[in-house]
Amino acid sequence: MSDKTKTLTKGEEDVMKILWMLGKGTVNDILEHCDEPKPKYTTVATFLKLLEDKGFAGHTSTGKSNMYYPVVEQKEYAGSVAGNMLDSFFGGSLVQMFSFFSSEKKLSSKEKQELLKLAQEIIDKE
Amino acid sequence: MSDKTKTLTKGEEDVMKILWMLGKGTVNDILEHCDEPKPKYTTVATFLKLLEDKGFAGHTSTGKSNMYYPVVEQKEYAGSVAGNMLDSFFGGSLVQMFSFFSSEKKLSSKEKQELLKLAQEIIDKE
DNA sequence: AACATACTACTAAATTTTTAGAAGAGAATC
DNA sequence: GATTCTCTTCTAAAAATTTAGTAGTATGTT
Repeated sequence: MSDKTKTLTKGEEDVMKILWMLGKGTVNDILEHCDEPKPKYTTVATFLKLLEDKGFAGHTSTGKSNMYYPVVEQKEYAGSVAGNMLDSFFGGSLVQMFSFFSSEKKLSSKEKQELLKLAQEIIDKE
Repeated sequence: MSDKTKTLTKGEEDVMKILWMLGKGTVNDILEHCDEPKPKYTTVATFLKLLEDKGFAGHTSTGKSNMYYPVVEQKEYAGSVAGNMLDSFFGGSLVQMFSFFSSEKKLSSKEKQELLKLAQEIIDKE
């Protein structure tokens, strides 16, 4: 049942992130949002092809150009990536990971409040 | 000041994880802990060389064989990897990430308690 | 010391990933 | 409707990563 979400290479992931951000887009739409130095049009097109092959994206060819869209949700992929990291580096323990981050990053007092509220909610939703 | 920790490739990371786990070890020590199908001795040796080049590992050549050890701490690397993920997928918001994980993973009531305690500590440490 | 064994360093082949050119198809312009 | 422009698809070159062979050196053994 657990989704064996395929992993993406760095390049594929970069393009996919833009697609997630835009919700949908043509090759040119995605190209616009690429960091400098911008890749060539065909490079982006290739990555979209690879993403389709891997089942991460799809497209409709409405009129002139292809409109690409995400098939795998960003949340699903994030969950997979984050889950791997959780297992690899924090022995699968959320509390351990939270603890690590809390000491690493400085939290604003607003964030602290939100965090406490969140913790309460988790407890209450028993 | 922010540590520009170089990133590791998948293969390098696999070897590095074993080195972190062992604390130190020879090529053979690491080889023993590799997953099946085990790579060749020289493959592991190459990765250790690459890790040294990147500044992640070092070695002393005491007597017969080289003894390798981590130079970069696992926590440091984990922080870097996790920080990237945090920015990429959760807009840099810890609360958002915590929230995501809490709903994804089922937490035992013990974990929930620990989490609440952690949140309290974070708040208190003002 | 001569021989066998184990390890390292160097080199390069195999594979994967990234990049992009070229050919052709469809739309827009003149 | 011919020409030009844009886009897609196919193909392959370039670069990065992974894998491992070979040669040489050090260690241990008899």
